[in-house]
Amino acid sequence: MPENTNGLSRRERQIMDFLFQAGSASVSDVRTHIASPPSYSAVRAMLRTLEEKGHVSHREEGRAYVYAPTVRRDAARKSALSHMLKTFFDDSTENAVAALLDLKSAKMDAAELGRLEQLVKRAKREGR
Amino acid sequence: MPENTNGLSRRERQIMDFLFQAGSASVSDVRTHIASPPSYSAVRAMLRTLEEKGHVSHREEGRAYVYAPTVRRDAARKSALSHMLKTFFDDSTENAVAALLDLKSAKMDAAELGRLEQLVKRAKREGR
DNA sequence: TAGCATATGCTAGTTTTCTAGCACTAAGAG
DNA sequence: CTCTTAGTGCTAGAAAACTAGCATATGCTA
Repeated sequence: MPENTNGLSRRERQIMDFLFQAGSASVSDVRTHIASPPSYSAVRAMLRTLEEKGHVSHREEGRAYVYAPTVRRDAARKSALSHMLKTFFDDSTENAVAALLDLKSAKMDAAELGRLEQLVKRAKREGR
Repeated sequence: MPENTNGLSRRERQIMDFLFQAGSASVSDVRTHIASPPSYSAVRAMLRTLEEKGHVSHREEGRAYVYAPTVRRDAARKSALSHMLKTFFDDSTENAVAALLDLKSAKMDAAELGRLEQLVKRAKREGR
């Protein structure tokens, strides 16, 4: 049972998600962007523990700290994707892509769909 | 800032994920399938609070309780997908599909990729 | 210079999550 | 019938998560 579980609390997860989304952020960035934000102090404390656990690192920028995830985004992506695949799509890429298209198709233009088609074709060629 | 946040604790999230994966499960099912499982009692307690919060419901099956998510899987999928899209893929379906293909392409056969291609083509037709 | 705004470090406290354990019940085996 | 093996309900306590607030430093503005 490898399974990472990630070990993050609700709020920590929330903050990490925002950091992945934003790339990096200061305490107040975090605070102004997450839902029902806790106090400034609380956010600071959580970033501190996240740093202790090794999930983020900070650099000083001016007088403020700017935090960023230590894990590269594409690595985090992969593990998040494969977890999601397993949880909601019976590990089937096909199902996942179908849901993805369903979710967004209205907002996708022909050009994007065309690129998607190329993507699949390329995978086919390479998979040979 | 609507943002659902889901409000689940780490363990609750873990259990819910398994329930979505499995469809429904008894206490011991849950316990034998999740990583570093807590005690039987602990799992029961958490299922109970999940039920209080309205995330699962149970039915009796023989003498045991079998729990299932109250939200339909495809609804949960949608919200999980769109969250993931936003968090890791700049809200770009294209990026997500690319990562998905990258993650699994080695394990996908030509038939599956063919179906995927059809899927995209259909979206293109319909999106007109 | 004084005052304000915005940082951090630290600490103490509350609340929620997580856990174990006891009491009890029902079913099956011997 | 008695013992063992799952189950449940409930409760109390430990651990982790979450929060507020004070002390302090720095830059800006009047």
